[in-house]
Amino acid sequence: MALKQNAADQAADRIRKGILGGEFPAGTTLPGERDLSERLGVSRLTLRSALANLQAQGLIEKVHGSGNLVLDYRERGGVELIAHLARHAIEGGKVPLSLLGDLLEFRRLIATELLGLVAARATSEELRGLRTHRATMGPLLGDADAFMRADLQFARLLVRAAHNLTLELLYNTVQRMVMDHPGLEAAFGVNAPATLKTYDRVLELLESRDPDQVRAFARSAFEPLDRRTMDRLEEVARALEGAGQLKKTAGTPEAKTPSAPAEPKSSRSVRAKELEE
Amino acid sequence: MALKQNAADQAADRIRKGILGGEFPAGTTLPGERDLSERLGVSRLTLRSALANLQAQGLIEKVHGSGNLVLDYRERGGVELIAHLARHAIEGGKVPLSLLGDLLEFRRLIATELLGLVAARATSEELRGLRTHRATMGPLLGDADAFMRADLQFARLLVRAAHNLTLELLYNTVQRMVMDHPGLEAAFGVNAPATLKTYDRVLELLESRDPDQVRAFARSAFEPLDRRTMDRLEEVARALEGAGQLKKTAGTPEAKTPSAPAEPKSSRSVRAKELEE
DNA sequence: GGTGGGTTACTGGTAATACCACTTACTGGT
DNA sequence: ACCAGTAAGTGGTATTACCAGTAACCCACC
Repeated sequence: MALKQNAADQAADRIRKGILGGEFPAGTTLPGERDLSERLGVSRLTLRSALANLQAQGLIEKVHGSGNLVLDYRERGGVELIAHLARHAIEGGKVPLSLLGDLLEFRRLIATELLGLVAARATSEELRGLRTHRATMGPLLGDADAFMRADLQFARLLVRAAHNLTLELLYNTVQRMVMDHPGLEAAFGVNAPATLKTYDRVLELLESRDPDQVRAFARSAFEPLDRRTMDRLEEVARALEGAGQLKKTAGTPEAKTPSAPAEPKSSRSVRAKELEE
Repeated sequence: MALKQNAADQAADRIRKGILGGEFPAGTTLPGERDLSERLGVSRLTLRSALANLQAQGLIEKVHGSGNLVLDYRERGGVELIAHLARHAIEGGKVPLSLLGDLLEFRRLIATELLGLVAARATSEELRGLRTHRATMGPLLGDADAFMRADLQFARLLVRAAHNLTLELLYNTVQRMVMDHPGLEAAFGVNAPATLKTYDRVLELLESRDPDQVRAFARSAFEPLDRRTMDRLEEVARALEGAGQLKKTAGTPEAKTPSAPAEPKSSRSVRAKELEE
């Protein structure tokens, strides 16, 4: 989304909304391109560009001579769709807690395995590079923007040190999702002091070269952080609901049973601190 | 892109090859659309469709009024690129062992975490569904095609049972990569009897509801399987090399030993060599 | 001589139209 | 009842023209 939406992107957004919203059910075909382009007020050319976009995301399948078939996004949609799903929900006045929870969890799982790889095969130069970069992050605590950039760079170094190109490209995909959808920044925003503290411990464990231990720490350290983030988001959702302007999120209907029993509330002071930023 | 390549896809392929092959270095801009379309023998319209494709993959960035900027695919390319990288290498007469190794490893890591989630939160109905489906797979051992479909369905049930939409969509992305690039089937081909045996053990562990134990088994069981696959691929590569028709590809297959804190030569250089034409 | 602003010659973005290629369904024959 | 041929729908591509940004260049002005 961002701010520079050309006509094609806008058209794609509207159609995507129609698909995700049930106006164009999976299994059916979209209206003809000539018809649809007229409805959306764009040329057929622009419409086709939008459709190409949707096809790349696995929402539709173009069938020459037949029509544009609507697919079931749960069975065919690509990862990038998560960001769109979240955004459509937010624009619809909901805070998609379930979606954002899945996304945070996903990031956690990837990070865990990533660190395992790094512990196993990073070169000592790479570990030194991580330490060096970490040292430059302390003074940046005041500058939120600079810190964020440094944080991204740290993540980049980690991904490189895992020596797995697929993971590296997946990281690109995730980062792009966040960048393209400013609304997601909240969920992915970093708690700077806690982040640095965690990084220090991670670096120690990486240098011990024990993948199991690093993974264990990642599992124990990241989950509470994300839970705090979810608490924050939940408050936002409640506030919106309380204001009566907006509906509550439904999310996915399935029951969510986290592995660990949720600790009701974190301390107010910590959360308030996080909110400052 | 399988066999049904329309003009736009072909054009995209050629440009992508040019980018990945160094003809269009990152940081530069592609030739103008009017110029480029003429060179490729397609209309500017088709060319633009191809460029939109490349943009979606993070290979280029369109800048109105300036040009089509070539990006560094390692920093911006999406996951889907892995399949293209592999295909371009294969078409260039190489077996991209390193890339395929990364891809297999990636699948392994995802599967490991996935199973952890399933153990933690699958409903008993879902576990029963998995058992039921497993029971139907035995008789299919003779029919490779039917078995593959059943295997995909088993994976789908597992992904559903993890109750994480992001993971589900990622699974879609990976599956699509494999489907769209028939050359990858070899690497992802299943060893039917061994697969079923592993599934049985996995189901047992899932029913024990112990994520740690399931993950531990996944780590120990999947890696040898993938190593066998890599050995097979290596033989193919050697055979091709021996035939003198094709150029050599990557060297050390044991470079990827997760448990060893070895500090081997960076696999990056190996990859770079493969990518050259 | 240095600087500012505006012109100009690129770039990509969109539109309208016409025609090709493929699919489907209807229709007429057998 | 069946089959073949046809017609009308679909998406795919090409051509042409014009709109909209960008950047460099050049000239007037300070």
